[in-house]
Amino acid sequence: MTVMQQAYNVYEDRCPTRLVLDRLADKWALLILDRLEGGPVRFNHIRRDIKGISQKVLAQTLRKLERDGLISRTIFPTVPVTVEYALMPLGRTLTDTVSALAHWAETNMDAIFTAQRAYDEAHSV
Amino acid sequence: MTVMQQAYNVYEDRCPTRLVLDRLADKWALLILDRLEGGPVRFNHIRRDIKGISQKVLAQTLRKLERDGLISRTIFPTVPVTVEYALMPLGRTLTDTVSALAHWAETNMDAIFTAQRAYDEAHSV
DNA sequence: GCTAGATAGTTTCCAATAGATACCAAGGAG
DNA sequence: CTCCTTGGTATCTATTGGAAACTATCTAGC
Repeated sequence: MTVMQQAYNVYEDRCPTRLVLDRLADKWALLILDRLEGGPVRFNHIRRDIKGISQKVLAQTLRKLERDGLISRTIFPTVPVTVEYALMPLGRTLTDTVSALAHWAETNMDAIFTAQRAYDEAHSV
Repeated sequence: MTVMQQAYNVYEDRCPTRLVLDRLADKWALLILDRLEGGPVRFNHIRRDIKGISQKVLAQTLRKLERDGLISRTIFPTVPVTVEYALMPLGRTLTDTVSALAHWAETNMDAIFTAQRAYDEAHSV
């Protein structure tokens, strides 16, 4: 089923679906959602697991996902303070699709790299 | 099936799957792939359909998708010249997942906007 | 002939974003 | 007293994104 057959047209500017898709189409958000699938995780734990993400971007992305109601943020008054992030029911309905995208990437990366080499060779000469 | 159970770990920096996921996690790329599902489309046709995309970003994104082997670019020596973009078989294997993401966005956007209002109210006071 | 319009881009400039790094407060361990 | 942890924020710079103008080629209209 394509999007055009729906009540909303995702190709339209100002389409609310676009606002949601813009948010979802973010590599860090997808990786974080996938990482949370196994259960609640702390801030620095995510930071250490997802190599290459900066503290600033991790904090920003977690805030956005929390605002969207996809994940929850729970503070435990330990010393030092512990903050746990977990998937909300709404976020859980998304993880199948996110995993499917990650799985597609892994399955097809060799074909993509082959295509890239062919393209570069054809366009360098 | 989570990514962690695969041979590659998508959370690792330098993981080839991450390179592919980074490319896919782009709102314009996803919209273009979805738009091409119905058959070949010309440059300016895509530009007019996908409201808000600039010529520069459309050209860049199409080039990347072509380099990845997801879409084809065919030039017809008409006057003025016609350039048609179409899904390659590799790109076609991806459209189900892309459509699923767009469909999820549309189904759940009301829940997300409700969550956003609740978050903003709780954090503005 | 001159101008307008279509094709598919490239170029230029500025604003917004991403990344790296440093810093903060509150303690516990040594 | 100093270093380590927690979960961030502040600052600065590099990269990217978006808006607009410019390119080239040919057709149609006046």
